[in-house]
Amino acid sequence: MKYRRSSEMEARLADNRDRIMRATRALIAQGGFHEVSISAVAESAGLSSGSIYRYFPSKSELYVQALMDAVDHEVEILQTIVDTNQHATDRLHAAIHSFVTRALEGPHLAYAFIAEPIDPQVDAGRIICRQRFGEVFVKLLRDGVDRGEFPDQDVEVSAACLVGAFTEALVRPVAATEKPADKKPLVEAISQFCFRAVVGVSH
Amino acid sequence: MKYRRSSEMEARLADNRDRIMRATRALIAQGGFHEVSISAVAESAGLSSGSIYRYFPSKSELYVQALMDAVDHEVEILQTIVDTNQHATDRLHAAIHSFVTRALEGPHLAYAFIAEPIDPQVDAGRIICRQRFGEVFVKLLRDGVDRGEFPDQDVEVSAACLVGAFTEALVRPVAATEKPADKKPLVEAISQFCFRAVVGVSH
Amino acid sequence: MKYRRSSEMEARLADNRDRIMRATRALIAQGGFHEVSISAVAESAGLSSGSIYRYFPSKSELYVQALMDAVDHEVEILQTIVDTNQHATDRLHAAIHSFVTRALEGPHLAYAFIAEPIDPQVDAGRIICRQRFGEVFVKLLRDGVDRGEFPDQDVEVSAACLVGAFTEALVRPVAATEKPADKKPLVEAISQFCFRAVVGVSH
Amino acid sequence: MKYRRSSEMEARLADNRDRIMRATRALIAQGGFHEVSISAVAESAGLSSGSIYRYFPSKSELYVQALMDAVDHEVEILQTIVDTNQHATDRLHAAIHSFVTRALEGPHLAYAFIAEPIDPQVDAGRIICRQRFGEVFVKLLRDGVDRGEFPDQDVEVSAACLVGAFTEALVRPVAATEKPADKKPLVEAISQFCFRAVVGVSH
DNA sequence: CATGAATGAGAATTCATTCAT
DNA sequence: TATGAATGAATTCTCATTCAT
Repeated sequence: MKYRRSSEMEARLADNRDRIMRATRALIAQGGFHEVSISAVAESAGLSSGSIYRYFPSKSELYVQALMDAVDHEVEILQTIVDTNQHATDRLHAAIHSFVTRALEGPHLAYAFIAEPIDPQVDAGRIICRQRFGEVFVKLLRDGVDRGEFPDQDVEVSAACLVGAFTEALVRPVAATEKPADKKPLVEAISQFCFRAVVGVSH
Repeated sequence: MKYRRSSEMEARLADNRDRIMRATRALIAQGGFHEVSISAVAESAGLSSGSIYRYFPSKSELYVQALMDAVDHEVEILQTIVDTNQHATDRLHAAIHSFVTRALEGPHLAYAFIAEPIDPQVDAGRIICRQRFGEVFVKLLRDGVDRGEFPDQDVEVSAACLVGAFTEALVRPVAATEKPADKKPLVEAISQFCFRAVVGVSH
Repeated sequence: MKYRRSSEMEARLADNRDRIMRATRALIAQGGFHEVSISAVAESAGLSSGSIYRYFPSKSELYVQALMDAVDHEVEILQTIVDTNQHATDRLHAAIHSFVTRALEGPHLAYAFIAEPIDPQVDAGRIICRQRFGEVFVKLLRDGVDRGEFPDQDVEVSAACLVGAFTEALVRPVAATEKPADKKPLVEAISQFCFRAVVGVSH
Repeated sequence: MKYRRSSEMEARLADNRDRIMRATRALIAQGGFHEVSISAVAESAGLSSGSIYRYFPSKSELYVQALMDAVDHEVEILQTIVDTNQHATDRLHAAIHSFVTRALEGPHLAYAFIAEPIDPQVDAGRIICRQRFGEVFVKLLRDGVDRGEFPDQDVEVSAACLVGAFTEALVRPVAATEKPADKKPLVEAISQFCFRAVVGVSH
C-alpha cells in the first residue's frame, strides 16, 4: 500500500526547488557564474550537495533554469507593457524604461545571459533567452513600423541592438566599483538613446 | 651589482613577450577564454609554461594584457577615423562600420572584453577596455553635438550604448551555430540603428 | 510482546522478498553488477528503495542472495541429471551440455559468480557458490572413477577445472560484442574439451 | 635555447611511470580493481594524484596498461616454451605448468583480466589480453594436431577452455582464505586435467 | 634564464544508507 | 510497514603555479 504523498511534503519539495533556484540566482547576482558551484548552491539553499541532483540533473541544467526563470519573469513584464493599446512610441518608451530600471537592480543576473560560452547546454539556453527578449521587441517594432510610427528598419536587428544597448546598462554598474547614487539620469539617457535609435527622433 | 642588459637579450625578451601575447590573442579569438590555458599559450608561443611566469605574474594578468593590446589596436583604428576632418556624421558612419565589420571577423576576441566576470583582476581590466572604446566615441559625439550635427545627448551614455549595441553584432554570431553567408546586411542594419540612435535621423 | 504474524502478512513479505530477488537477478542478467543499484532494484520490484532494507541488510547481502538463488537453481538442474542411473560418461556429457547451454542464455548472471572481487562479503558468497557447483561434479566424477569409467584423478581439482573451463563459455560471449548466430558448435566444442579432460578419450 | 633533457631526468620519468605501474599491479594483486583508486595508486607510488595524469590519460587507460604489461610478460614466457623444438605434448605440459605455477603467485592480477565488464575501454583491453593468451595456445594446439600428437579439435575453443580452466587455479586460491602450504599437488592436478583435455590421454 | 615535472586544491557527480512522515 | 527525500563520503580529473635542474 503506497502512502499518499502528503501535501505538506509536496510543499517542501516545491520549497526546496525554489530555494535552490533562489540560491542560484543570488549567487549569480553576487559574483556571476563562477560563484555557482554545486556546493555553494547547496550550502546557500540549506541542503546537501547530493540533494541538488534530485532537482536538477546537472549544473548546466540548473544554471540554464535559473536564467530561464529570470528571463521569463522579465519577458512577462515587458509583454504586459507591449500588449497595451497605447501608441507604439509610448509602449516603446515604457518598455525601455522598465527593462533598464529593472536590469539595474540585479545587473549580474540579467547580464549573465550574454556571457561568454561556458558549455554547449548553457549556450543553447542563452540563445533561447536572447530570442525571447528579442521577440517582445520585434513584435513592438513591427507594430510601430506598420503603423507608420517608426521608420522602416530591420526589426530583428534593431531588437537585438536594443537588447545589446541595454546590456550596457547592466555592464557599466557591474564594472563600476562606485554605485551611482541616482540612477534616474542614467535610465533616462539610455532610454533616449534607444528611443531615438528606433523612432528616429527624440521622445 | 646589476649587469647591464645587452640589447640582444632585451630583444629576445621583447620577442618572447610578443609571442606570448600573440598566442594568447589567437587562442581567445579561436575559442574564447576557455582555450586560454597557460600550457596552451606556452605551446603555441614555443615556450615552456614556466617561462610564461617570467613575463606575466599570473594568468589573469596575461589575459588582461591580451585584451588591452587587442583593444589598443582597435581603438587606434577608430581614432584614425575619428581624427579626420570630415563631418561628424560621416565619421560616425565610418567608425560604426569599421567597428562592427572588424568585430565580426574575430567575434570571440572582441567579445571577450564584455564577457562575464571571470576574476576580479580581469574584470578591472575590462572596465578600462570599455572606457577606452567609450572615449573614442565620446570625443566624436561631443564634437558632433558641438557642431550641431547631432542632437543634444548624454554623450557618455550614448557612447556606452553604442558599444553595447555593437556587442550584439558579436554575441549573435558567437552564439549562433550557423554562420551567415553574407555579413553585409547585418553590418548595414546595425549601422543604421546606431546612426539613428545618435543622429536622430537615418543616414 | 510479540504479535503473531498473520499468514496474510507473511505471504506479502515473502512475495516482496521474491520480487526483489527476481528484479536483482534480472538486472544482473541484463548488465552485470553495474546495473544493480538499490534504486534500480527497487523500481524494478515495484517497491521503494528504503523497503529493500527491510528484506536485506545491505546491498552486498542482496547480491549474494541473488547469486545463491541463481546457483541453487542451476545446481538443482545438474543434480537431477547426475542422479540418474545412466553411465557416468553419459551423465557427464549431459551435465556439461546443460551447464554450458544454460550459461550461454544468461551469460551475465552465471558469469557474475566468478567475477572480480567487489566486496569481501560478496566474495565469501562466491566461494560457497563455487563449492556448490563443484560438489555436483565431484560426486559425478568420483562415481565415474569408482566405476572405472574415468581414469584416476584428483576429482576436486577436475571439478573446479570443469567449472573454470565452462566460464570461458560465459566470458567469451560477454566480452565479444558480436553475438554468435549459432551457439551449437561452441557448446559442442566446449563439451568435447571437458569430456576429454575427464574421460581421457572423446565421446 | 632549450636545455637538453638530462639522462638523469629521463631516468626519473621512466622510473615514475614504472613506479605507477608497479603500484597499480600491487593494488590489483592485493584487492582487485576496487583498490585501484587514483589516489591510492598515487600514494603507493609516492606521487601526487595529479601526477598520475602526466603518465596516463585516464584511470581506465592505466588499468588497461597494467593488465597489458602483466599479460605481455606472461605471454612472452609462454611463447619461449612454445617455440622450442620438443614434442607438442612436452611443450604443452611445460606451458601448462608454467602458467599455473606463475598464476598462483599473483592470483588477483592474472585473474583481473577475466573480470566483469567495468568500462568499455577496460573491456576492450581485456579482450585483447585474452586473445594474446589464446593465440599462444592456439598455435601450440594446431601444431600438435598437425603432427598427429593431439586428436582433432576446435583449437580456438580448446585454447579458450584451457585459459578458462587455468583461471580456476587463480580463483580458488583467491577465494580460499587458507593458503595451501604446498601448491605442487594442485599444479599437478590442474596440469593433468588440461593435458588430458587436449591430448586425450594422461601424460 | 628556461624548462616542464610535480603539486594539490577544487569541482561535479554518484549512490548506499538512514529516518521522518 | 512503506516511502523516498536527504545525506555526505568518495571518486575522477583539471590546471594555475612553483621550483629543482
